[in-house]
Amino acid sequence: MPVQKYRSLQIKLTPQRLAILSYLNGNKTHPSAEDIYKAVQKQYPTMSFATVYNTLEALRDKGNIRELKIDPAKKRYDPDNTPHHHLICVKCNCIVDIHEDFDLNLPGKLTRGFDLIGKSIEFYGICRKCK
Amino acid sequence: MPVQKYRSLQIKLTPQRLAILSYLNGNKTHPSAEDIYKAVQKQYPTMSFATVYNTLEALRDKGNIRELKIDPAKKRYDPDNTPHHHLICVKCNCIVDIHEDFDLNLPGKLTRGFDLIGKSIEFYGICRKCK
DNA sequence: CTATCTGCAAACGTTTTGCATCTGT
DNA sequence: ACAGATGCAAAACGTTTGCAGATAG
Repeated sequence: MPVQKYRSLQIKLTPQRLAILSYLNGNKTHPSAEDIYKAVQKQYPTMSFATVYNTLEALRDKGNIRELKIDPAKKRYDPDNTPHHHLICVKCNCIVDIHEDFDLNLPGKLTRGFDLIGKSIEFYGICRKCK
Repeated sequence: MPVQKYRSLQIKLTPQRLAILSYLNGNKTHPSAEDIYKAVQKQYPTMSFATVYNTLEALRDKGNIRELKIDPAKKRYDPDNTPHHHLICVKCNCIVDIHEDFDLNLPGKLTRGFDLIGKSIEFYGICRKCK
């Protein structure tokens, strides 16, 4: 287990957290808290949701994962830090990453006094399975 | 009350629904179900959340309002039917409309077999009040 | 007249919290 | 040693549901 890799996160590395990090590492499925809980529970049957949420919150605050607001029923998490967008199926809610830079800028006169931080583009459609 | 205006919705126009429609009409605040409930409750103190949700669902299905997935804590509703995007404050979650057409297209080779339906762009920042 | 809507309360799924115990650093 | 994490259960929160009675069309 590449513990070193996670030292930079500056959070206590417990076995449960390492299991969560390992599950998230390279994961392209945009899992919910429950997905993560179920996966890690196989290895640590006494795991609690509190620990999952606690860890996800810490990782989010450290900028290590992104909290997606795409699914109205539950939060989903994206461990891919590189800038990218999403293509979402309106039927099954599956999410596919779009790694493409769209060179899109909000004209200065439309910023309404906001300090801009970033942008996010979602494309909606029906996936191959659902049609 | 311009009842005629709403006949095209093809839903039963009860007094409660007219109050909701009147609250939504021209509303730029992107209210939550609770915001709507509180507002209409002043006029109809016996109103229930079931009626609010029931009406919002009907309006959404008729294409009259959009359900926003911007706020992870609760659904918010947008009565503006014209195509537009949003600028969101990451601190107070306030939402401002951006009426600008960005001429953005997903290249065919990136559609991953999806039938495309639409797109949505969110800009994030900190609003004037919050800085 | 009757299909649909209302209001209430109970149920639901997700997320948060309090707290005693434990553990990484 | 101690700040901070864990596990458990209970609570909170927004939303949905079942149903009896009311009402728009």
